[in-house]
Amino acid sequence: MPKQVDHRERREAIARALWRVVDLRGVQHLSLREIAREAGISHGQLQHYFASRQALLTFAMDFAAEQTTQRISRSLEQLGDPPHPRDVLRLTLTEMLPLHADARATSRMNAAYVLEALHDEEVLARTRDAMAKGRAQMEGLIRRAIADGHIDSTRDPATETDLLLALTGFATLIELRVIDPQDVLKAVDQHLDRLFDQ
Amino acid sequence: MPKQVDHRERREAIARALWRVVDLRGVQHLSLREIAREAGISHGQLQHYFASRQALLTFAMDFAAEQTTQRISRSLEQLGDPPHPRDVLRLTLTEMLPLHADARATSRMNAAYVLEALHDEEVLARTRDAMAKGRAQMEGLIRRAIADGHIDSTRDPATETDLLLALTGFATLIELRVIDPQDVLKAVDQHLDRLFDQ
DNA sequence: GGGTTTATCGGTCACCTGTATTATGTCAAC
DNA sequence: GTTGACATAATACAGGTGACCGATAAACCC
Repeated sequence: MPKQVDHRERREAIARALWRVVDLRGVQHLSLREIAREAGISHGQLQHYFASRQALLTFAMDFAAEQTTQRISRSLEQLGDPPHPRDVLRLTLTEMLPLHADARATSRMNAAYVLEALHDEEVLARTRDAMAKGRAQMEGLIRRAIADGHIDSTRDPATETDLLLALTGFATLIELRVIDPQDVLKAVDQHLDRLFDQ
Repeated sequence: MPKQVDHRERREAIARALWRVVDLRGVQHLSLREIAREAGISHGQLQHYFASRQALLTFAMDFAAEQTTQRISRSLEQLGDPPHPRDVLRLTLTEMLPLHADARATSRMNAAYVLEALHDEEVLARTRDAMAKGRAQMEGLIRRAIADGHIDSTRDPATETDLLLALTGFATLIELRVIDPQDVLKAVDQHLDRLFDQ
């Protein structure tokens, strides 16, 4: 064989190319040939690393989620120890919104994947599980904040979690430039202000 | 000529077929042939009524918006006169969420159109304008509610409008069955309860 | 060094896409 | 009864799609 190649690294590079295509050209133009062109490799080579289109999509999605988690984790380390739950929630929420290039690409990937999930049972199960897990974590965080007296004990943890997750609806509004980023942050902060006893 | 045909009616029937395809089979399978099959007409006949794919998409989208508006208007009439602003907001919000068949179809149409808008300047402008107009209406409603003493006067109308619109983020969570409809309604009511002086 | 494995490339396959063209009805008006 | 606008259908076209295959070369193993 030619010089051994780091498979994982190569697959990640291809996934990044996929993100760029989604980001720059749109999901509707997401084809293997277009991705290969963007990655600077041949169509055949791409197929060597991914057996099927679906395999590539799944990998790119998992990789995106992984990267987002890492981004959040890194930012969390810069917070106090232990970090204030309000800051954790704010960070998590803002990292899920398309407020900077990386987040925008993964946000768009996500939207595309959700549309795919609506008519593919397997993709649906995967996405659903991932989201449910994220939701459970957030609810746990809120329950702890209540126990620690950061949040009024009359609040219902489940409902508060749902309301926070619903704020990801800002993504569409930002993308369409209906609301600009600073107003979004203002609204998010407002919501968090009311959640935590000021 | 052959029996004169109601062009508008025919176009609406085709648009409805398009919704069904989006709803049942997914945006990725949205082709002229598939729509024609769903509408029970020939491919050629479809082309007789819509000069291009883009023309059909735009019409279907406008028609969907129109139908949603009508649905909201009809429900509004069943409210008191004048209706309480809280009820108006609740109705508007819940009609935008995929909580019943009609709303689900238009919601999915919308998601697809937004993805299209991200890389098509003209579609972006259309969508943006429509959303901005809707947002302005909602903000006007909130300002009036403040003036009428229904909402605390210390609230910022713009921020409150943004927070309400963000709740459309529930759409994705409902579709992926991460949160079930009754919990969504609970959360929406909770949010409205806090907006209006209890 | 021969056999095996890996990497890369290019081409082919069958299929689907939106658009364009043409043919054939259908029916009202002149 | 001929004309002409409209309705419907069938087909062709040029391009793009993902899956698949074979060739070639390079590096590893025994």
